[in-house]
Amino acid sequence: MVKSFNERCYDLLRRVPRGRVTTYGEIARGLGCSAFRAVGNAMNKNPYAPEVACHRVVGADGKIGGFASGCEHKIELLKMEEVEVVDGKVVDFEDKFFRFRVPKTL
DNA sequence: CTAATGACATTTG
DNA sequence: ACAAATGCCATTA
Repeated sequence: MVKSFNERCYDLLRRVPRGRVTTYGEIARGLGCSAFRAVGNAMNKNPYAPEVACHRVVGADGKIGGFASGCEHKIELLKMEEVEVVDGKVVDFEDKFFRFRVPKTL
């Protein structure tokens, strides 16, 4: 059996170093698709937690979005990773935004 | 297989 | 800028 979509999401999430954040769309894009919805679904289930750092995943606008254990807790975890969060949004989000190896036209 | 859902993203009013 | 509506893809019931 090939790795399911969720496993691939977690695999990319594992590549995200501490102090960095990524978005659902980037993860889906890294998988070669645009299933940002499916990515969020995988995080919510998170059968691989806490091995995966699902708290490092935020919205396209750097917004926290939500968290299975409470968005507040997610912010606390991010602050623990040197990631400042204000008004439910990541500070310098684009600066801390971790991009995967996406074969884009550049 | 069909229907419903979801921690999103994008476009329009 | 914000709210609502629509699109999107995969998973689960």
